[in-house]
Amino acid sequence: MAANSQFAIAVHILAMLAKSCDERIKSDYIAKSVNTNPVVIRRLLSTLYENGLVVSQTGMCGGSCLTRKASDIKLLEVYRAVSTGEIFSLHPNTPDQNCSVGKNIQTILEKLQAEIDEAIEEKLSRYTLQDVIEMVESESAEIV
Amino acid sequence: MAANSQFAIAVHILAMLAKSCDERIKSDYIAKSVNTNPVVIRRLLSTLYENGLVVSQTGMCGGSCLTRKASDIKLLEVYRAVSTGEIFSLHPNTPDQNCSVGKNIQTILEKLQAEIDEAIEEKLSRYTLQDVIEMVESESAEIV
DNA sequence: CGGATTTGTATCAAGATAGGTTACAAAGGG
DNA sequence: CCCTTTGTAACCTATCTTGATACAAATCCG
Repeated sequence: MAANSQFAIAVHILAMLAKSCDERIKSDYIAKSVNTNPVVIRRLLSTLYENGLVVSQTGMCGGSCLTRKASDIKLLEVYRAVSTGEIFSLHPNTPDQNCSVGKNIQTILEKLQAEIDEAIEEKLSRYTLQDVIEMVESESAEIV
Repeated sequence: MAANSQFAIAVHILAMLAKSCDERIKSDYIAKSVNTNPVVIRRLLSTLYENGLVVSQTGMCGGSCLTRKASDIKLLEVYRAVSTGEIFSLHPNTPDQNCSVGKNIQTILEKLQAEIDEAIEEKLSRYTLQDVIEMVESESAEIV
C-alpha cells in the first residue's frame, strides 16, 4: 500500500471533470468511479485546487470543475501538483565524510536524480488531459 | 523513512568495491562509510549477488568484490537489481468498469508508465560504475 | 582439528506513509 | 431555515523500510 497512487487518481479525477465540461461533478460520483471513499477524492481535489487546476463549490448544486480547457492542462502539471518525492531516496543517514565515496556520493546521486527528473518531466509535458480523454474514448471504441 | 534508498546505497557499496579492485571488502567497513548497520549492507550485497554483480566469501579474509570491471557495470543494472516498483502506483482498488474512464484509465496509465520507465532506463544506461568513481575523484579534487 | 572471523539470513522492533473511515463545521441553494 | 455538499481534522490499519540482535554456516590460520 506504500507506493503513491495519487497521480493515477488525480488523472482519473481530472479526466472525469474534463469529460463533463462545465458541469460540476460531485466527489461522491467520482469516488464511485475511482472505487474509494469520497474524502480521498476531496483531499486530492484540495491539492489540485491549490495548484490552480480545479475549483469547487459547496452546497446543493456543488461539485468541482476544471479551471481550464483539457487541452491546456499538461500531465506534467498534475504530476508536479501531487508528487512528493524523487525516483529514489538518498541515504537515510549522512555517509562518512572522511571517506571519499561517502563524501561525494550524494552530490553525484543528486545530479543523477535531476537528470532523470528532467527526462520524466519531458515525457509528461508531451501529454495533456485532452489526450487522456481521447485515449479513453479510443480504448472504449476498440472494445466495440 | 518509507522511501526506498536501496539504489543509493547499492551504488555506494559498488563504488567502494570498484575503488579497491580485487581486494575483498568487508560489510563492516562498507557499513561505516554508509553509516548504517552491517546487516543492511549484507542484505543488499545478497541482492547484488543474485543479480551477478558481486561475489562474497565468508571467513577470516572474507568480504565482497565485483564480478566485472567497473566500466562494464551500468547503473541501469544496479537499478534493475534493487528497484521494486514503478514511478507511480496505479489505483489501489479496481476502478468502476461501468464508467468509461474507470474502465480505460489504468491501461492508459500503464502505457505512460512504460514510456517513463524507458526514459529512465535510457538515462541510467548512459553511466557505468567507472563513471561514478571518476566523479567521486573529480569531486574530491574540486575540494582541494 | 579448533578457534577466530565473516557472511547469510531469520526475526523483531520502530518509524513513516498511504489509504480508508467517521465526524462535523462551513458554505451555498431552494 | 433546511438540505446538500465540500473542507478538513482525527484516527485506525496495513504495509514498507531501516535498524538491530542472534546464530548457523563457511572459511582461514595456527
